Amino acid sequence: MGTTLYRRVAEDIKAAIVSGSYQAGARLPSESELAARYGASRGTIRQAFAALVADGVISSRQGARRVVLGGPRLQTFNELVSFSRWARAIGEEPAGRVERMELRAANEDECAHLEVPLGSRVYHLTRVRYLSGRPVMIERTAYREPVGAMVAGMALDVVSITERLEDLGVIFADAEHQIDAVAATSEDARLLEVRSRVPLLRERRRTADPDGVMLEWSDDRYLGDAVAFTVRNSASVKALSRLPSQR
Amino acid sequence: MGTTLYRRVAEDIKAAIVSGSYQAGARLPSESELAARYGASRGTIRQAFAALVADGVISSRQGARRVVLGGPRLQTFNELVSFSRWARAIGEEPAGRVERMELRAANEDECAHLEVPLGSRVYHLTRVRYLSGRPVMIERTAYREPVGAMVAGMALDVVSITERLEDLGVIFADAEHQIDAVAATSEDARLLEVRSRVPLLRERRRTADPDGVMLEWSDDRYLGDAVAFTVRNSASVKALSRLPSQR
DNA sequence: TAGTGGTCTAGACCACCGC
DNA sequence: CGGTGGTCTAGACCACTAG
Repeated sequence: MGTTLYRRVAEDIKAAIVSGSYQAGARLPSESELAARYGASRGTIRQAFAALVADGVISSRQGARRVVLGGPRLQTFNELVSFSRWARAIGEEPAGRVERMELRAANEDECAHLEVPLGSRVYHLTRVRYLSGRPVMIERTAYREPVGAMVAGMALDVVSITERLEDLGVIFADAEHQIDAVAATSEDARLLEVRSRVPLLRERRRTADPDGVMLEWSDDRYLGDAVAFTVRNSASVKALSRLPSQR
Repeated sequence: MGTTLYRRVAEDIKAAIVSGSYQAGARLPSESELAARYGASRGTIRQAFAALVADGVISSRQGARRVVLGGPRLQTFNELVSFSRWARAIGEEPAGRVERMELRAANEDECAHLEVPLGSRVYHLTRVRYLSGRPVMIERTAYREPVGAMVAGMALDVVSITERLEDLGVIFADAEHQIDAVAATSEDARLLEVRSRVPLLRERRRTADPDGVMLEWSDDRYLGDAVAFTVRNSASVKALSRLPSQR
């Protein structure tokens, strides 16, 4: 088999949901029925269902058939970490203009978030990102070494730094996003070509590799009327938290 | 056993992480070692690890020991759906003041989100929520029948509607949150006691029962400097999406 | 190359749901 | 009550990591 069996089962079910064969609220086939249909054991079918539950596509309760949840419009992890990949996925043309680029000592905040010693040097980048020619976001990103050195070696006009890093063997595996609302500073307003104090959606993100080593720490500010985030969660998937702001 | 074995294993590991026995980046014991320690089969231990991966506490890759990720600051699903429960969990005193309360025909937006026919009646509630006496959020919630009728029957000064509904047998199982930034309208500003056009963090939330039936649709607006949301995700947990705003 | 996690099987018993 | 999902076992083989 080219891929694994349980992934194939999960993909089949997801495809059937997207195609409309199972509407929201519909009850899915039982484990034993699918096991017979695929010639697989019950455990393999359960693994497929578990993947769909984790993605928020279906819900599951003891004794009752599994049920299709509302509109699944999920993105892959890669689309979430890379602005460029996301833009292309929604049919827009991504672009970036470098505003500032520097190798300097990390400030206290950056050291804490990147989990590096005080005084470490980090590579810092400020870019304005565009969707089909319109400025929608400012990213201010600090890269930890040795990733910073790779970024420094890239041409200034590279559109997707994330994709280039992946080509170089850097693996982004886990991210923590903190989302709140702020008023545009005068610099924000100038870069986004809007008035000062306009509401911006701020996403502060830490991305780690599979060993939990922090790779980047970014402060991204989106125009409030350009972008929204959606989160799915349930009793079994605890991905979201609400925090009192401590600033 | 009072609870299930795999949950106990998962709780033990999580407790060891929280207590500092395993720092961020530390490598956890192998499956076979834990299986021997608990007298359990390998499958049970894997189930425990899978729960921790779903919660974003650890990461897992073939061939290598599992690794502890950065600080786990997760909330239960219930704390996320109920403002009151969340407030108490962070040591603040929750309160609510009802601004408006009405039973009326749902508008187009509400029908779409609650998945009820056009013209259905919904119960609509506007409340200002306080943390230790300070106004921090406005909630504008539409409840679908028959939940609406239960809400209508409650005393006006009930602090936690969600908890009262749970007492009445309503199960909140799955939620979809859409998060963006907006400027305070004049009504928003009056209710939150701030100036007009101040940046607010808006959370629009649909909550469903275990069968996927929508129960409530809410537009919650937080003071930008009072609250933030955090999301954890990874290649295996796809809970977050970024959307172009369509308004 | 030895150890580890990823996948899969073929059973078993129980708790819960819906008819 | 029968069907269903939740839990658990005891094996097996493979792909990958790390020393």
